[in-house]
Order: sequence, then C-alpha cells, then structure tokens
Amino acid sequence: MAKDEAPTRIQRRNRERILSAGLDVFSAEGFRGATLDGIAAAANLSKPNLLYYFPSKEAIYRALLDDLLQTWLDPLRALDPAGAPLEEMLAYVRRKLILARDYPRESRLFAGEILRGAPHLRDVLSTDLKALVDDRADVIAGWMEAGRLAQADPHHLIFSIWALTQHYADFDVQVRAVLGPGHDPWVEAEAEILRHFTRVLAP
Amino acid sequence: MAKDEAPTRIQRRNRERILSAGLDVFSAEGFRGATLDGIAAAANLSKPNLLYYFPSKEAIYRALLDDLLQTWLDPLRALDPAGAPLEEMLAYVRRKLILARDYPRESRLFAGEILRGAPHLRDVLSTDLKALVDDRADVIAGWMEAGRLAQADPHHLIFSIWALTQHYADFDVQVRAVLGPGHDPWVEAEAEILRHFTRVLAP
DNA sequence: CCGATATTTGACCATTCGGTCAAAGGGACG
DNA sequence: CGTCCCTTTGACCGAATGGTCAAATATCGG
Repeated sequence: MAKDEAPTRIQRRNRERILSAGLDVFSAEGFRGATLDGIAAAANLSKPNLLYYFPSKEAIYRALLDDLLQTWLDPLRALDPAGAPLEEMLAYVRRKLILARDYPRESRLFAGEILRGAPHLRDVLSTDLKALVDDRADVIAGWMEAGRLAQADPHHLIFSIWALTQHYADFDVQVRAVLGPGHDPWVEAEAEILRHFTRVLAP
Repeated sequence: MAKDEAPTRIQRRNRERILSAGLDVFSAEGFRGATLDGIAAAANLSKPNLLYYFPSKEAIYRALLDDLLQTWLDPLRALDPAGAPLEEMLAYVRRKLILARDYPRESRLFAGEILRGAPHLRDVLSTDLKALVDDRADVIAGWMEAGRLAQADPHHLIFSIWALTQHYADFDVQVRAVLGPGHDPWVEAEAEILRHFTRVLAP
C-alpha cells in the first residue's frame, strides 16, 4: 500500500482512528479479548480496511505499545539530578499520577500486557527500562547517602510509586465501588499520595 | 450428573483438578484468552469430561472467583480493633504480602477481572467489599483520632496497602526484569514495604 | 458376577475470528 | 475527460473455540 515516505492526509487520519479505536478496545478487553471487528466498528471502518493500514491485529497492538513506552517513562526521565531531592521526587509522583489520570487506557493496556507475562515487551523491560531505572536509582541513592532523603531501597521506592499511582487507573472500578458515590478518586488520591510519599521520603 | 449431595471421591478429585488447571490457565491468559482445550489439557481430562463437571467455561471461572474472594479478604477481616494499632496494621500488611507471594495466581486472576471492569463481581465490590472496608476504615480512623496512628484517609491507606502488596504478584515480570538476576523480589519487598508503612503509619 | 449408575470420550456442530482477494469506488493531475 | 494510483468493501476461507450427544467404559453395591 503506502510508500515508505510522505503518508497522505487520509492515511494519517485513518491510522490515527485505528490506533485510538485499538487503544479503546485493547485496554478494555485485552489482546485476546479484542477482535478486529470490534476495533473496526470503533474506528468506523470495515475490517478489510483496517488490514489495509495495518497488516495484522498484532501490528496494531505493537504500534500501541511502542507509542506507549515513549511517553510512559518520560516522568522518570524528567527526574532532575540537580534539583532539590524531596521536591523532585514529589514532582515525579505528581507527574506519574497525572499521567495515570489522563491516560487510563494506556495504563490499563500496559497493565494487561505485564499481567500476561509481557509477551510483547519482555526484552524492553530488561534492557531499556532496567537501564533507565538503574540510572535513576543511582541518583536517588546519592540523595539518600547525602541525607537529603530518608533511607530506602531506590528500586523498590520506584516500584512503590508505580504501584500506587497506577492502582487508581488499573483498579478504577474497585476504587470507585469501595469509595461509593460522592467521591472523586483522583482528587483524593493526589492529596493522599503526596502526603504518603512526603512521610516516606522526608529525611 | 452429580446428585445434590455427597460428591464421590472421583468427583472431588476431578473438580479439584479442573479448578487448579483453570486457575493456572485463567490467571495466565485471562478469561477470554483461556480455552477449554487448554484447561482440559492442564487438568489431564478430555474437554467433554470438563463439561461433565462444570456446565461451561464461565462456570469454572465463577467458581474460582467465589473461592478466591473468601480467602482474599481474610487478612483485612483479621484486623483486630482491640490490638495495638501500629502492630495490627503492619501485621495486616505482612499477611497481605504473604498472600500475594503464596497465591500469585489468585492475585493475577483477581487483577485481570478488575482490569477488565469486574464484569463478574461488580456487585460484590460495592456491597460486601465496600461494607468490609468501610467497617475497617472506621477502626483505623478511630486509631488515628486517638493519635495512635499518623493521620491519613483510611480508605486510601487501605488502597495503598493493596496496591503495594499486589504489585509484586501482578507485575512480577516487570519487577524481576528491572531488578535483574540475583535478587529475591519477595524478600526485598517484605523488608522495604514494612519499613515503608512504618514511616507512613507511626504516629 | 450383574445390573445400575457414574464417568469418559470420539465425533460432530455452529459460531467467531483473523485474514485474503478480486473487484469496485474516489481523488488528483495532465 | 481519462488515467493512474490510492482507498474501500463484499464475499469468502480455514482454523479455533465453546459446547453437544450418543455410545462406550469404569465403578460399585448387592
């Protein structure tokens, strides 16, 4: 179909539609639960038309995962070694929570992939992700040794930030069911999580 | 098939096998990803034989969820209002972590169900689960008001315990990939999480 | 050992699903 | 207008899947 270069207006529009529909369906149903018919319907395209733009169901899924990883790790990358330790960490927590709040579909897509054993990105986790986390863990460890943050294992500290922030996206139904009506989980979560990590991290 | 009463030895054995195989397969592949053939193979039974003991794929899944909920909330139920607040809370954290460590399949089954919007147990969440959490949240709030625990929103405190403990079961691949070889995630997690919540909760 | 009942299975079915293909429709440009 | 290429689609295919059924086999009490 398309050349290697210069995607047409229609191509860009339809690819975008497909990816958005794919994100909806994959994040709601998982890879196995999603169907091409479902994605096609959500994108207002016919099934063969989908496969004109992407060679397979898996190709759509992979494209989504690739896009996802780019932005998903930005908050951690943005951690500034030259900044004030506690403020930097709390800013990271806040960025991660905002990301989970504004992109819950992406969060659930990622969670589903990891839950199933990360068949599509096992490698990325143990290379790129590990390298980034190791690097930032060193920064955090430096802050701790300098007495500017409370002592903890930096890797597990990062895990705890991931766990807490993504919980509100991935387990949204449970959170809402338990809180009951009249609560805004995200507003409460931001206040509580920041207080939480202030206590954990303040030296 | 079976009468209402007195399941035979064979019935008990095969039901048990099917549930165990179902737990394996459902927790690894999700409800949609699991197949009756897969479960049958894992249980060393023929597919029609599966359906002799359970009327449908969904029936197996529901049976697993029912069993699960029983034991999954025991740690929270065991929270003793008459105990020492900090010790009670840390004991709860420890119980929850042990449960995640020893029953990771159950944890992932539950996580998958919630991730997909809890289609099979939406009601239970907003009735039974909510009632239990509200009740325990009251106990915790009492402790906080008495100055025996640090101030926090009890509901979100419970969420944070769930999030942190289950993270190590549900995101196991990611945790291992990031830590790299030579680490025992569970050993490290127990130490870190207890230190973590000690800082969060100590008055 | 016999008969009744419980258990097991091979063969089969309808539906769903991912994917193919040839042909039709549209837009841009000379 | 005509032509070339991009886009769209109806019809179709093979494999997988949840589930059925009638027949075969094992088990057990008497």
